[in-house]
Amino acid sequence: MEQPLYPLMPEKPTLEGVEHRFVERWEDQGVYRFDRTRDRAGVFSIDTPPPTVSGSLHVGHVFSYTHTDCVARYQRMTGKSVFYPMGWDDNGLPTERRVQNYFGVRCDPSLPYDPNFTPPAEAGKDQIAISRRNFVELCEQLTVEDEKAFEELWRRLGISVDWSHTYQTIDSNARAASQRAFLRNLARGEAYQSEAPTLWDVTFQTAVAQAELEDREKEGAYHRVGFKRTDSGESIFIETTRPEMLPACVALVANPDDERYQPLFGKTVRTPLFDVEVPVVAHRLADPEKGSGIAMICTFGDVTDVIWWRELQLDTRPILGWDGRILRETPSWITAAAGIATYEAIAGATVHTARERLASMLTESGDMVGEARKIMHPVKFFEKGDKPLEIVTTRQWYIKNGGRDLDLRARLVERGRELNWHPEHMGVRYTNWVEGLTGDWLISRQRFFGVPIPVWYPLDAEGNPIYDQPLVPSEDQLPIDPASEAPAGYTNEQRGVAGGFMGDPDVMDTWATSSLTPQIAGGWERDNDLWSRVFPFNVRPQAHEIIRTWLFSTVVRAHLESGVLPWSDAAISGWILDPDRNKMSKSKGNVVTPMGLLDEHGSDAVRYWAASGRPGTDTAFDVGQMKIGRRLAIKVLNASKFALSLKAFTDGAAADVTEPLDRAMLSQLSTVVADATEAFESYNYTKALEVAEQFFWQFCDDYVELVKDRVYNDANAAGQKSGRLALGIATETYLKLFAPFLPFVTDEVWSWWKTDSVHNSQWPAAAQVAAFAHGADPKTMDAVS
RNA sequence: GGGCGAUUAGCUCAGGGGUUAGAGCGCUUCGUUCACACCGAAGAGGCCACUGGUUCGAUUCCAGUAUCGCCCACCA
Repeated sequence: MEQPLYPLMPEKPTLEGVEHRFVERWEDQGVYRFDRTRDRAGVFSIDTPPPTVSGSLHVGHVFSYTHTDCVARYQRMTGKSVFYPMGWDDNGLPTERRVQNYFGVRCDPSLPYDPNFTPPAEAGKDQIAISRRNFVELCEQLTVEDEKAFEELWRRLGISVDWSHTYQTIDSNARAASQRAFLRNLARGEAYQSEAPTLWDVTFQTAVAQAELEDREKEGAYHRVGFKRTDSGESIFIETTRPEMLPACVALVANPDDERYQPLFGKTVRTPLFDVEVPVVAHRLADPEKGSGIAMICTFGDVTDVIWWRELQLDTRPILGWDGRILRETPSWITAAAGIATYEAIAGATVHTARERLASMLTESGDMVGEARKIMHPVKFFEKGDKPLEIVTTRQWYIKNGGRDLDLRARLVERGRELNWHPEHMGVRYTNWVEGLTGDWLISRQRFFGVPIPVWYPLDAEGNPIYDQPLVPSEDQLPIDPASEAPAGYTNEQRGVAGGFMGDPDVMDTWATSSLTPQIAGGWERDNDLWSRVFPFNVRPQAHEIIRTWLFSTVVRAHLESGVLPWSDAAISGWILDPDRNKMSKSKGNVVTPMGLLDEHGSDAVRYWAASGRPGTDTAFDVGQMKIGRRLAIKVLNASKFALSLKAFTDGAAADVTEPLDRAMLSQLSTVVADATEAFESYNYTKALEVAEQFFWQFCDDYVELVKDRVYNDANAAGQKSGRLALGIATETYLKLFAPFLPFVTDEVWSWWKTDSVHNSQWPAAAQVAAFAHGADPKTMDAVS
C-alpha cells in the first residue's frame, strides 16, 4: 500500500472552524506583517479609511473593506510588502453624541475636573453636567470598546491588515500630526483667522464648513410685505420667507436690468414696523423671476445676503444670537418708539416664534398683503443637524483650499486629474466640487472632543485677546492642550489675566485631522524612515459621498505640505442597497449584523458576495450570492482534495506536460491568469474573480472528468505523469487566483500540501503556466467539452 | 437649475460595431453511494427602456426622450 502523498489532507474536508483556525495562524506567523526593510518601490501602501467607531457595524463596512482587502492580498502575492494599517475615527461629533446618550452626560467646560467621577450604570433622564476632561475620558473609554468590536469583525472577515500599525484620530500621534500640520499651514500663511459671517448650527452651537452642508426641501411661505418709499410714501412689495429678519434689513435689492425697479436705485425706503431707512440697490444676483423681483437684504438671512452685503458694502445689523434666538438687547439702529416696542415683542424668541409673531403684526398693521403663500424650497442644514443653519458673525480659523484663490484652485483641480480614479467617472465629482467652492475651509469648531487648535493669544492691558499675534508652541511640544498648558514665557497663573494669555477655546474640525491619515499612519515627522517607504501612498479606498470632504481635504493637505498627491489611485466603493433598491440604512443594517452573516454563511462566502460589487457600483444585499460563494468554497475544498488524491504534484521529478489535453487546459489557464492579473492591476477585482471562477468550474466539470482515468491508470506512465503535473499546476494556480477572495478555504487547502501560507506565495505568472502548455490552443478545451 | 451614472432573461448582474446575446440564482426535467446533497447535468426563458441618426450591418457608437439613483447648486 502506497503512503498517502499528502497525509495532512482530511478524509472529509470541511469549512467548519476555518475562520478561527486561520485568524490565529496568520497572527502567529505574521503573515500580514509589513516588511519595513523594503524601499518605496517594493511597497504597496493603503490609506485605510478609519471607520467611525461610534457608528454601528453594518454590512456596508464588510462590503467595502473586502474590496480593499482583495487588492491588498493580490499586491502582497505579487511580492510587494503591503502597508495596510487600520485607523479608528473616534474624533468629533458622532462620538460626542454617542457618549452623551450612552452615559447620560453633557459637557460643561466651566466645570472643574472630577477625578472620581464615574458615570451612572444606566443613562438617566436628565443629563449630568461634567467637565471637559471627564467628558473626553468617557469618549476614550467608550471608543475603546467600539474599536474592539470592529477589530474582531475585521479579523474574522479576513481583512489582512497589519495590526501592529493602528491609530486613532484622537490619539497623541494623530493630535501631534494634526497640530503640526496646522502650525505649518499657519507659518506658511495657509491657515488664517477671520471674523466673518459663518454658517452656524444653533443646536450644536458650532460653525460648520461648506463640505458639511446639505440642502433639504422644506416648507416655507412667501410673505408679501410693503416697504414705503421715503420720498413718495409709495409701497414697494417684497416677498420673503423670513419676515423675522425684518429688523436686520439693510437694503432692498433688484436686478440692474429690471425696468420695474430701475427708478428706485439710489433712493431709500423705510422698513415696516421698525421704520428704519434702507437704500434700494442693484445687483446681478437679484432674480426678477423670484418673488416680486425685489428682495430685502438682511444680515444675515441666507448666503446670498452675505454676498450682497460683502459686494455692496452694506451695514451690518445682526439680530441672531449663537443660540438661534433673537438678540435680547434692542439694536441701536431701531430708534422709533413703535419699532422698539415691536422688537421687544420678539426679543429672546426663537426664529420660529419670532416669525409667527412678526407675520401677525405685519398683517395687523396692514403692511403684509394677503395670506402667506406656502412653497417648498431648499434649506441649508448641517448634515448631522436637524435645525436650519443660521448665519452669525464669528471669529474662525480657515485653511486655504482654493475657495478664494483661483491659482490654488486650478492646481487642486489638476491634482484631481493626476489621480487615477476607479471608476474613472468619479473624478468628475471632485472637479465639480473644487470648482464650486465658495470660500476657504473653515476648520475651527466650538466643540470639546477634538484636537485643540494649538495656539494661545496674548491679552492686552485691558484683558482683551490680541488675535493677530497668536502664540504658538514648538513642534517638539506637540500635542498640546492650550486649555491646560501655558505658552512659552508664561505661567498658568497668567491665564485669563490682563497682560497674560488665553488659549484658543476651539477644536479642529474632524476632517482637519482625518485629512492627514496618510501622515498619521505613515509616521510623518515621527518615523521618517517609515514615511520614506510608504508615502505617497498607492491607494485611498473610500466611499463616493465623501469625495468632497475626506478625499479633497487629504489632497489639499498633501499638496500644501508636500507638493504631491497623497496617493496615486483612489478606489471608490459603492453602496449596499436593500432588496428594494434603497440605500441600506443603518437601522436596516442592524437587522442583519455583519457578524451574524459571517456566522451563518462563512467569511469566504460573504467576501464572495462583496467581491461581486464592482468599484463604484451600488450593489444589492444578496444572501443568494453568499450561498453561491459558500458552494464555491466547498467545491474548492473537494476538487482540490480530489486532485491531490490523484497524486497531483508540482514539485516532483523533472517532468513535463506532454498530453495535448493537459496542454490545452494549461493554455486556457494561462489566459485566465493573464486576465485576472490585468483586472487586478486596474482594481477590477470583480473581473479577476469572475475569470477564475469560470475556469474553475469548467476545469472541474470537464478536465478532471476527462483526465481521471488516465491519471489513475499506471499503464501509460508518460500520460499519467503529464496529467498529475498538469493537475498540480492547475490546483496550485487556482488556489492562488482565489486566495484574495477566499482567504480561508484556499489557505486550508494549501496547508495540506505546502508549508507556508498561500497568502505569502507568489502570484502566478501567465508565462510560467504557458510554458507548460507549449503553445497549445486554449480553445481545444471548449471543443473537447 | 447644473453634472454623473444606470436601464440586457422572473431576480442579481456580465458583455460588447459582425454568425444562434451570456453567467448565477429561481423555474422545469433528469442523474448520482466510486472528490463534491452545502451535489451534478440538461432545458425553457430576451423587440438588450424608447425615438431618431451614423454604418453594408447597432443591443453595442452618436443625439434626443423617459424612468430610476447619486453628486452639486444662490434659502428672497
